[in-house]
Amino acid sequence: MSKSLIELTPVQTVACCSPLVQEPLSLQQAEQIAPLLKAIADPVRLRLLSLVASCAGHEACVCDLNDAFDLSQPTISHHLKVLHEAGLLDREKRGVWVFYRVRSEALDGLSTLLSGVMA
Amino acid sequence: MSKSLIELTPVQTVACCSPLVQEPLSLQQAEQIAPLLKAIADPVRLRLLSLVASCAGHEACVCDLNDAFDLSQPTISHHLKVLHEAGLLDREKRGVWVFYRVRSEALDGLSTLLSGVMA
DNA sequence: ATGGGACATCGATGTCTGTCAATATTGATG
DNA sequence: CATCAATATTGACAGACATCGATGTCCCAT
Repeated sequence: MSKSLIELTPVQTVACCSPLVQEPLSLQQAEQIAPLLKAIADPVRLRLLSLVASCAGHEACVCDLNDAFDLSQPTISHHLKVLHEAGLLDREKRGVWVFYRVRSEALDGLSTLLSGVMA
Repeated sequence: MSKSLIELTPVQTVACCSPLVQEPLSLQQAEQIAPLLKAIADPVRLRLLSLVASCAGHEACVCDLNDAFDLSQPTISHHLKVLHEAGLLDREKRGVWVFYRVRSEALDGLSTLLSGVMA
């Protein structure tokens, strides 16, 4: 953590953070990273993310995702939007369909942040 | 993930999960793990956790934690309780003071869960 | 152009959550 | 025992959030 936090997205912030066990987070860092964690701190979004992540190319079409849940289409759309706006999923329209792809950097950043002493 | 989910705590569940990119989470897994993520998905709790984690022995006294925030004592107490009940912090009373210690297994489990393809 | 299918947005609603002031509890000390 | 200091609990309240039905938008096929 040397660069200024100004203008950094949450994903960029988390990408340059040391693991929690090494150095306490600043107020600004914490406020940037928390939304990212909040995005995955929901059972539906966790499953959405893991579903997309385990598809070929780490991407999936919304229609397939809808079918995997017992929730209304607007609700799934809402959760996908949350994941997208957090920077965890990329969004791409192909004809009538919309595909979401996992942004691995974001996931890796969070993973490193939480990695412990054993690492 | 071979053992039954019955009787497993969230921390135990997360400890035996493959990374998100390898296998989609089941409904039950997601519902067990989400509370753990929810616990750290708050700027105050993130800072609390990182503060405790970066102390000697990965433990800290509540009195020191209170001083580090511009929040009321009950609020800090509340957040520590959330982290404790999620299984992320151990609690130990020593005389008048209470110490919280990081449960590294929990953090490591989450880290593995989020670890990506690059890992 | 028109109709239909895929997805997003909107508005409403019930629930959850972060915060505080007040109060309770617990343990050390005089 | 009385008191004080450290921490937890309670109750209240405002703001955030998950969900849904209804509706809007975009794109393709006929």
